[in-house]
Order: sequence, then C-alpha cells, then structure tokens
Amino acid sequence: MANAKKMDYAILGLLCHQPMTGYDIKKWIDKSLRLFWGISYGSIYPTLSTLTANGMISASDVSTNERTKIAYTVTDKGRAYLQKWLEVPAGKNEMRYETLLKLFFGDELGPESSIRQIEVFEKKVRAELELLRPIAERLTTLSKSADSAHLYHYLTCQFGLELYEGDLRWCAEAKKLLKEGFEQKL
Amino acid sequence: MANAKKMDYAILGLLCHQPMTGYDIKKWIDKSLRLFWGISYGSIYPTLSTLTANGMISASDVSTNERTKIAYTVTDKGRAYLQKWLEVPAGKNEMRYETLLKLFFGDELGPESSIRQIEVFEKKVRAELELLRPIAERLTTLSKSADSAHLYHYLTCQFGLELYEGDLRWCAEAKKLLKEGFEQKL
DNA sequence: CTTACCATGTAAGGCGTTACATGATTCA
DNA sequence: TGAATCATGTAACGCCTTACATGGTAAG
Repeated sequence: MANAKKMDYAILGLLCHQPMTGYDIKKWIDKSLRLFWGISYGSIYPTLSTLTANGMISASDVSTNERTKIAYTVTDKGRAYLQKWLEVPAGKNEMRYETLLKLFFGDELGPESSIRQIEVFEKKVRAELELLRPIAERLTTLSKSADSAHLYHYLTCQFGLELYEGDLRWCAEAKKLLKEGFEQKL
Repeated sequence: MANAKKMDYAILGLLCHQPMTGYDIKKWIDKSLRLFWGISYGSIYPTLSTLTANGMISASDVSTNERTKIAYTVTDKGRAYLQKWLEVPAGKNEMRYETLLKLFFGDELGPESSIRQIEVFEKKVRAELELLRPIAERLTTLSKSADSAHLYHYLTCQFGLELYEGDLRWCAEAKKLLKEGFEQKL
C-alpha cells in the first residue's frame, strides 16, 4: 500500500463502522460525507478491489439467488492503517465554487445576471439544509447514546449547518447590495 | 474551443480586468480567487497557450533585456466567450475538507486526537482571516468608487469572511463538546 | 407489468497538481 | 554577494468523474 489515496481512508473509515457493499457505501456517503467528501461509483469499486488486494478489507459473497452482492469488512491491518492516518494533521481543505467564480467576474454582465446566479445558489443551499436538519436532529439525541461515534457524526453535521446558514446570510446581503447598485443606475 | 475548462474562464476573467503575465495571474489568484478557486503554474501556462491558439487572448512580448516576459490581453472573441459562460447557471460548488473527513472517523482514536485536528484547522482559518480582513476593508472603500468591478470582488471577499467566522464558531463549539465527552469518561 | 431501486463494474478521459528545470533581477 | 522574488515552462502522474453496460428484485 505504497500510494494511499484519501479515498482509501474514506472507505476504510466507513467500513469500520459496519460491513457494507459498494452500493451501501455510496448511499452512506451521500447521507454523511457528501458535503465535504463526495465520491462516485467510478472510484468506489476500484478502491474496494485494491483495498482487498492489500489485505485492508476482506470480501465475502452475500449474494441472494441470482444477484451478486459482496459485503466488505475491515481487517485489523486495515483498521490500524486508518488509525495511523487519522493521527497525522490534515492536509488540504479546499473549495471549488463555480458560483463564486462567476460572481467575481460579475461586472462583465452587470448585477441582474449576478443576482440570478446567487438565487440559484441560494435555492440549492436551502435544499441541502432541508436534508441536513432532520439528520442533525436525529444525531442530537443519538449523540448521547451508547455509540460514541455519533458525537463525531453530529459535529460534522453541525459544521454543515453552520456553513449553510452562513451561506444564506451572505446571499441575502449580496443580493441587497447588488440591487442597490442596480437601482442607483436607473 | 470545443472543450472549455473552468480554468479557461478563470484566466479569461482575470485578463478582462487588465493585461497580465502568467506570473501576475498566479499572484492575483492567490490574493483573490484562492479561497474558492486555486490554480497552480502547472495549469496557468498551458492554459495561456491554448487560449492564445484559440484566439481568446493575444500574447505580446514585453521582455526587458534578457528576461522573457509575455503579457496577455483578452480579445473581443475571448470577452464574448467569457460573457456567454457567465450567463449560464453555475455547475458544481464542492468542498474537499480533509479535516472533516478525519473528524468523521474520530471515534477510532478518541477525542484528544480530534481536538488536535480541530486546533490545526482553527489556526489555519485564523491565518486566512488575517489575510482577508485588510483586503475586505480596502474593498469596502473601493466598492463605492468608479471601478464597478470592485463591488463584485467585495462580495466574494465577504463570502470568505462569513465562511471563516462560521468556521471559528464551529471550532469553539466542537472543541467544547469533545472536551465534555472526554471529561465524562474520567 | 412497469417503475424504481438494488447491485456491480469498466473505459475513457477530464482536470489538475507536484516537482523539476532554468535563469534574470532586485534589494539589503 | 546572497537571498528573495520575478519569470517561464514541462513531464509525470494523481485522482476522480461521466457515461456506459448489464441485469435482478420489490412494490404498486
């Protein structure tokens, strides 16, 4: 396991919680990691193969009838490998916001166009918030339960709430300023 | 210009403001776009070549003595091309936060390790905030000036401030909760 | 019986970074 | 004169997505 990717750790971490299939992993990611670490099938299945080949996880056939189904479980080696990575300080925290890039060049088209961009962004943020809030509420109660992992999930969830709420405040203020600038020209 | 990358537009947009060299572009990006759209030399120079080949920008030799120096200017075609892109709704707004990924799996190592991760993150955020605040203040005055582009730069800057301040609030709360959980175990 | 979801996987290619290589110029 | 900064560029490769391909199963 010479060149480990972040992907490896993401999948290893999820499998530490419980054995899962590639399909399950995708669903879990979409409900939990998606905000700060999205992954597609195109990287999940190949990663599962290499992790298996390296003895980090073990595959077991749990097919029902005609449908292929493979569940993966972390090995001790895999868990130790993950833990070692968790100890070292995090590398990059990056964003890639097309909306902001377009806004930065907003002067090329004027305020109406930028306001439209912000409105689209705002709508998406609201939709994400609606998905996140019930999860956050559920974790608020669960985080006091026996499973100590819930506290960590709760914290990442709170990060999302803080982020999205900040986004919405910014959207409101930005639209206001753009409209003012727009009206001054009339 | 069949398959345009986002990179193309980022560079085209910067050159709309004023003619620049590849080196200048890098510096500008590090001061303005870096938060939501980082770029390295490894993509700047090749992109400048293809944009030139496609007639989106024009290169002019402004070498002084022995040092090669090439300034690029947007053409009408290039500006129109950028404007067309600015009109269509933004695609993806993504994050890739290694810190959050590690925190999500924090239960594998326990609260002390997660607190350390958060502290490193917090330190970086504070450093970024210190860089951003003077820029924001400068743009506050400039945004009322003749150059209407400043308003848009100001807005993206405000986005950064809102984001970082939210990060700091979250850091404080997350550390508190982790310490509480930690003390309960003693 | 058909729609939605379950389930696995691959091929091609997009999109970018890191590290290297090279040298001029400015400033203390 | 040495360090920092200016300035350009390439090669190798990392890392992931999109789109495709295929079919089983459950529920209405």
